[in-house]
Amino acid sequence: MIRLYHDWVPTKVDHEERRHQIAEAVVRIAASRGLQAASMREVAAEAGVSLRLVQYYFHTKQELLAWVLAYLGQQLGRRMTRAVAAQPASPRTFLYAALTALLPTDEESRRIVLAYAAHFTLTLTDPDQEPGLSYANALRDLVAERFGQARVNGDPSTKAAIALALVSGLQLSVLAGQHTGEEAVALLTSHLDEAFRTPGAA
Amino acid sequence: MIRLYHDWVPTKVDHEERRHQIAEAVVRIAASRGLQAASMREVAAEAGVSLRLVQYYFHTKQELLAWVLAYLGQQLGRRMTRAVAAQPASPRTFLYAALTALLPTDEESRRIVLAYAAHFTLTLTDPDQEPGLSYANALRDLVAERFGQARVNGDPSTKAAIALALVSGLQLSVLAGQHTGEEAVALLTSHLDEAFRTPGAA
DNA sequence: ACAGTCATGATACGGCTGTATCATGACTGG
DNA sequence: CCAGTCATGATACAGCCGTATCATGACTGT
Repeated sequence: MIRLYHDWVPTKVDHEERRHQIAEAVVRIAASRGLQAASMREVAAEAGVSLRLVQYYFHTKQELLAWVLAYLGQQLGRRMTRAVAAQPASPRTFLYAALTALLPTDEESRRIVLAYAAHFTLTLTDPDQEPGLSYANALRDLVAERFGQARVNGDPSTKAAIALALVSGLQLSVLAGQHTGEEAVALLTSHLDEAFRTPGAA
Repeated sequence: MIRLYHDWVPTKVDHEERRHQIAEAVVRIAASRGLQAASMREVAAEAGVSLRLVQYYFHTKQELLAWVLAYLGQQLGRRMTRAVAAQPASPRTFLYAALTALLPTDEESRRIVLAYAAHFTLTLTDPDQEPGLSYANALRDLVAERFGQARVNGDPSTKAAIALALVSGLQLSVLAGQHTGEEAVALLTSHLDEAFRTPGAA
């Protein structure tokens, strides 16, 4: 007889944690050898599990990659939140902390941003690229709000878009080895200094 | 008997033009379906030639991709040069024209920048990523020189690095559909306006 | 006219890919 | 204690990948 109401407690292993573990393996591979090297078998080996396990928790590769993308976004978000929480709530210090947190300054952030960049490039040509957009727009609005709270002249929304695009560019320049993380932070600071300087305007 | 001095005129077909034709096929594929879809067979089909031909002109896939990368850089350079040549030599108009030319504003530039981005991401994790760097540094020096010629306050080199990182970020934001090409141009203009505004400084 | 190289075609090969199938312990509720 | 689901392992399969090989016209300098 078929159980129509099986209220199953996952028991045994924590699926979320396993997925987390496998996703971390994907990130490590993507950051070291590139996302194109992240085959199902490689991921399984890197995570120390069998191929079947990866298939079990993520039925298809697309599903795995989507989960990894969400995982990366969440990691970046946590990073930003933590950096912001340690700062006073002044709009200027908030923006400095929040945007700096997005730069690849240490090994962990470098891995995250690198994997994110690889994934981002893939989504540019796949016909289902929207998901990252809402996140980006929310971030833009958040930054714009703070720019508005500060009394900068000019459109806060414009300033926010510029600052975020600059952060993206700085991320890439660090990943490419053109700047160090510290240099990128310095450049971002320089830009924010100029953006916040209100020159004799009315 | 072996000819030690065969001064062979390639005759028949122009190798350079064939390579150009095949490289264009790679760019089209990369821009529409992603660089990972650019297999040798797909490239051959897109270029309307046989697989053997692609192998003939580029012995290996690495060689093909390297050639495509150079081709893209050259295309971007030509684009910038042309835009600059049409402008008066004022440092400000020069920078506006040069940097705007790098943004994906029409279909051609969109294809080029998209393919370039895909290739760039690949080089981030491959152990031979330097080639693009010298080009980037040369560009940075060029922009810094113009910033120096204009009488902006602050370090010209810093301003140049910021402007170029901003351009990279704007490129990506357009490719991701976050901004239109026109919006990106407006944002870049806004930034340059602010960078060139010399506020009551000595 | 002939030998040699260029240019191109057809096809084969081993390897890796994502996914599916079969099997089997481990633990569950009834 | 037994039937069923969970969780995991081993392995198979079809397809595409990059590359290599064999073959063959077309044209060359001598």
